[in-house]
Amino acid sequence: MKNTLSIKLNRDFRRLYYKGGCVGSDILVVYYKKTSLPYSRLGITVGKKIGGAVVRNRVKRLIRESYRLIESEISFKYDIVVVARSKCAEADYKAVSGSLKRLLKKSGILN
RNA sequence: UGAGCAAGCUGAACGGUCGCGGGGGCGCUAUGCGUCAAUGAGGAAAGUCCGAGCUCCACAGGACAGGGUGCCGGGUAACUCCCGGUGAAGGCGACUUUAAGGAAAGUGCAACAGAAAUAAACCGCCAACUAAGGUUGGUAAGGGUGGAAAGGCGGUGUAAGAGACCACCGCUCGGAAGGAGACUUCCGAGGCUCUGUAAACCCCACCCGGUGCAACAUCGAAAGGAUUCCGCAAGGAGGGUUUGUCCGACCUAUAUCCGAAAGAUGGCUGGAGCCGUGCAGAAAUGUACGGCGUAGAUAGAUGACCGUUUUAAAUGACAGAACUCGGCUUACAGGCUUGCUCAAAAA
RNA sequence: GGAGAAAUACUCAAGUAGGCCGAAGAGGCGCCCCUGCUAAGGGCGUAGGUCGGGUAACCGGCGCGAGAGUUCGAAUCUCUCUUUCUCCG
Repeated sequence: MKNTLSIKLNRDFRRLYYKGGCVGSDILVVYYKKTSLPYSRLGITVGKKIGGAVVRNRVKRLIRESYRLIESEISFKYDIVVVARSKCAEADYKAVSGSLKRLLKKSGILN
């Protein structure tokens, strides 16, 4: 599967918040759960508190790019939701990418 | 040189590697996959404050209610917009601002203060009477209150005063000239009778039907619901649809209609379009010719890394299309151009 | 994306045909009664934010989301902006 599939339904997000594992840093929070589907899925949540449409779009793109580059290293199939915290508005690509990689290692998704 | 005013433009460019959206070409085992070269957020995309297109409701009709606009002329599809002018206010000036009709059509309101607020005598001034205290009358020049005090200022006049009278200014009316008009200028007359507020009700003139692409149409369509009464019929009652209300209009018996959540397709981008040149016009703008093809997503596509150039700075201000246009308003790092004003200095 | 509503003290709020309005009322707060003590209950009462002045009592200015405007005067009328909430498939 070439393209990254995204989580779209509200009930999928709710299930992850309720049942999934959770790790966090000062700019990101990651919820994750193993899935029976034959592929991994990514959901991104950027709340309105973080900024206007321009800032939110930028944060989403940074997270998506970071995930794209490390997606192939994930061995099992997971549902992953990345939530941006308010400090993320000022973060650059390196901070987001490093933070995401550390969190995925911490949760055991990434070796 | 300094300070400032006005108008307008701009809001980095190019290349490489990986990646994304929709469309196109080509290939293949063809509702898919691969590949190729293009293309892919703004001046405000924002706020949703106006005006339209377009959609459905009747082809958008009538009355009332409600709302909007408000000096004049022009522009525009239209406008609460734009351009030019008039008046008023502010600034030494360039220039800026201006919801700018009517207060002798009517109603309301004007707290407190003050003697008195649309109507006048508290103090004062003057006269008469009185032994005096004071009483009666005249008077709006002076005092004080107030946002506003009975046209202003100077003189004549008078017991003291007063448009009572006079000059100038203001106001109203009439006439003449100029102008397309708002209005301006001049002349004459009149009486100072007439406070403010219409972003209070209101009057006058003009305009506005509702609904907003989450509209709407088509496909699909479960549970369930509707299709009433009188009459042979015409029609009537009742019910339903449309608007804030009423009228009016339309629908109302055998197979059609309605129908939650969730979904697919269309609507969805070629349009009052953009660029250049000429012509008309004082300008907004109009018009002729030539050229261009310039996002269309549906949880929502532009990112990461590197290099080069321009630059004071490129790690970049405000900021992300959601049916589409025309405006307005608000936010904004800076940079550039043009015209003009004041001050100082020099000539 | 579109349509609409609201903002007043620490909280909930009344006040909107402009003027004795800076704030009614309630919660809250303080004091008293009741009790051995507390809670509950009852009674009474004040100030309210901020800036300045004053030893203090108190006095003055600005404050009804923010900024302009109309008016002699604005919580109230008009415009612009901010924030919050609701509805529309």
